[in-house]
Amino acid sequence: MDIGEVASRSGLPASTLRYYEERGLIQSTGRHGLRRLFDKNVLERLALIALGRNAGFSLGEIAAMFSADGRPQIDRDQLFAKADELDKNIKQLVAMRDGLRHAANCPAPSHLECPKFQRLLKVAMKKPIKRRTKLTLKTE
Amino acid sequence: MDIGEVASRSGLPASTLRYYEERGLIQSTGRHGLRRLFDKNVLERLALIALGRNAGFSLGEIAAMFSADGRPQIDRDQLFAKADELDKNIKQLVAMRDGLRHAANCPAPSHLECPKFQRLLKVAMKKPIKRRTKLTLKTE
DNA sequence: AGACAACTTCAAGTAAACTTGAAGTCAATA
DNA sequence: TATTGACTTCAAGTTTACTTGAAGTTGTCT
Repeated sequence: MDIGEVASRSGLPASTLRYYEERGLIQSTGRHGLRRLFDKNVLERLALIALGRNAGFSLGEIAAMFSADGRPQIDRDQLFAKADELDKNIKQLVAMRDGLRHAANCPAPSHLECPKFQRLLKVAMKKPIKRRTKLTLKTE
Repeated sequence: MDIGEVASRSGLPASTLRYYEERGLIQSTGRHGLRRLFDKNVLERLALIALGRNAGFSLGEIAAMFSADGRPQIDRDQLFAKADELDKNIKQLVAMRDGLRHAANCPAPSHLECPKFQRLLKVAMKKPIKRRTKLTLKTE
């Protein structure tokens, strides 16, 4: 497969694939002239990367996971740790979601007057701050 | 309160508070000489901002929520929409968490051989890609 | 009064994860 | 064979949310 095919199959732009290769996250199996050739298992690898990203790993962390040999050899403790981290995150998000739903329904004149909302605020402030930014996806 | 007090009470560095003011997220109530003075309700506001951040809103979105009058007048539809969005996110994270736990326990030689893991991969690839980066917190 | 810690502004720097642009190469099609 | 569209590299730009540094000001304590 050439990069275009990987791109269309994975949904990732070619530039991202090149970038991932540069970062050591994927590798091309050779070249046809100048052009990279990819084995089809790169798609599985990309899925794995997507998984990692979704779980909150940085590209660096992900790269470290399967750097040595090539196939993912993630250490179990790290997985457990990440799972626990995710768990906390989930609890937070659930509180947040419920809070938002409540706020949307709450008859209090300002959300600030609502005790439930106030409790939510306390939770929010306690949290370790995580940055989350969104990709702006262009539909041009 | 001067900025130092807001900083220590909120846990946010003064630079962040200035930045938030510049972005219109908070406002100082006046100056004592050069120095900003903050009303203590700024803390509540900061909690609200933290809440928004945790819920995945960008600073711009948050600013828009209470730009008009000053007090948070978030439209209910937006809240519901965000709650739903969060909900999807949560489901995803739950799947991820379970997948990670499973992977950590799975006896399969490579996670890739494990059907559960493979299912997880499929989920991961379907997801809208969100960028999440972490604050590097310095413990100097 | 004088020192000093804490404030001020403003410009520039940082990190992550990509994207974009320019300039060039090339395999396949007409 | 000439064109073309898809690829190539490399450097530089983008976004978000801040942080850092320099240079200057000032309230407060002694």
